[in-house]
Amino acid sequence: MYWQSRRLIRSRPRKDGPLATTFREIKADVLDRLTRGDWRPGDLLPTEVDLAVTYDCARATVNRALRELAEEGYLDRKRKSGTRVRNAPARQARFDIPLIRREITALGAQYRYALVRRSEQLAPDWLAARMGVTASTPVLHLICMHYADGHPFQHEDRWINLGALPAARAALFDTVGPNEWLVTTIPFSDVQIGFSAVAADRSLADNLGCTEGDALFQMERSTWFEGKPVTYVKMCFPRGYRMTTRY
Amino acid sequence: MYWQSRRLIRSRPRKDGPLATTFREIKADVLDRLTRGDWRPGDLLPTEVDLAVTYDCARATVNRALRELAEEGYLDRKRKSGTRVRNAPARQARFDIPLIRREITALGAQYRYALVRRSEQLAPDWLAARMGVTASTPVLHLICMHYADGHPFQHEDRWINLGALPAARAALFDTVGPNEWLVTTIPFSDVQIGFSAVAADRSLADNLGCTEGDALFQMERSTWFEGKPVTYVKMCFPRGYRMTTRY
DNA sequence: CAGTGGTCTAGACCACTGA
DNA sequence: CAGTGGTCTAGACCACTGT
Repeated sequence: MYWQSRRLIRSRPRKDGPLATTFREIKADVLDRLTRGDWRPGDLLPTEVDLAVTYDCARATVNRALRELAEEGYLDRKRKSGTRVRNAPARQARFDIPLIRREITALGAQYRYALVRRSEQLAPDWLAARMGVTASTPVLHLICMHYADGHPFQHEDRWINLGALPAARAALFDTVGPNEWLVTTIPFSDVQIGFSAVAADRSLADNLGCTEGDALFQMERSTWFEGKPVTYVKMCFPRGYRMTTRY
Repeated sequence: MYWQSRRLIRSRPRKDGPLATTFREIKADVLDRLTRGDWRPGDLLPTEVDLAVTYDCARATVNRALRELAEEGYLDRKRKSGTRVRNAPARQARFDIPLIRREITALGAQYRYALVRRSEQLAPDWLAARMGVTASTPVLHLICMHYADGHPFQHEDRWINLGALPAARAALFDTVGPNEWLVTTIPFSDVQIGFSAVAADRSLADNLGCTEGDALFQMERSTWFEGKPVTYVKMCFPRGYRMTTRY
């Protein structure tokens, strides 16, 4: 049959040499050459066709390897010009943003949630500006705490746009955190995340059990669904919290 | 010819309906169903073969769409079990980590670098522990400042393992920052990044022009090459600095 | 052991884009 | 306009893993 002959036509069996044949092996080999300095920043790599010959594989296989390396920030690819080694590693780091409950239980600690305050009001100016709504929009303001083995782990200061999500009015948030309620209630299409440092104010210090002015790690998140702002949240962590990743 | 007949065999021309045919269209359509709630968390999606029929395309095309959605954290794929909608979005955020010079010039500001201090010494215990070397390892300790239009933008506290990189001894670092020197000198194979908040000490406050105890955003980075620790750096930013991303 | 995803192949056409 | 990457296809075999 046709396809069988294609197989049999293969010029050289795989095990003959140290040649890479899977896209993972090609990725590893290319990365190796990059780290060993065979190919230096700015250098032009051989074309996909050439590499396919070198590695004795299909062009699609080379393509996948190079495409992923480009996605990971090692290479720059352009039609017609070819594939170059990135000269200024505009590298990217990926951070996993887990559910707080999961993060705590993954540490082997007991998770506890508490609602500190709940109030309905009109969006203050800064929030209206940040969310892109008018100041007369009704919002739900929640202050929550998350504990790990009884120790404060995260202070959550959340605002929910009742104009976009009136159902939140009926939710009590006394036993389930707003985040968990939100992810099971509505999907979201656009998220913006920010990391920064803030000084603890009176309320933060009280809730987190630290002193006023302490440096706290803060994560902010704004969420939209179908163009409408849904929620904005500031999450603060006690001293010593560190968000890490490796690549 | 064979391949032509394959083309001609196609049961239905592409423009006949609203069917998605490229992997991007399939991704968009699946995402749409996810956000619209057609497929809810935990639900099992049709198999690749079924979807290929639905979308009237090759299975490889469906595969790429679903594979990327899984990489992006929307789906969970397992052989034999099939593809499910992730119930707890363990979403990930990607941050670009640019060269400081580039970050500043991209803001349209003037970049200036200054070496504050340079000393050679033996690795202190905490550094030895963090890098995984013995305390008798010689290291180069550098304190540098990066300015944007004359304003402090980043304080860099860097340690270079002279055992792994003796060439650093000869580098002056008086006009070129250690990061730029490093990326052009040696490649790296493994990087660990961490974000946290710290209180400014005397020296940090002096250099950054803030007051002692101020909350500062800090990024740490450890780098290895071929298993050997190369460098560890703490970068601190003035108040108000925020690292953001969206997805 | 059977079903589902994971990957490879040979070949084709398309879409940019630099010269 | 021609070269290079981007993508699709039909088909095959492989590798897990639940039953």
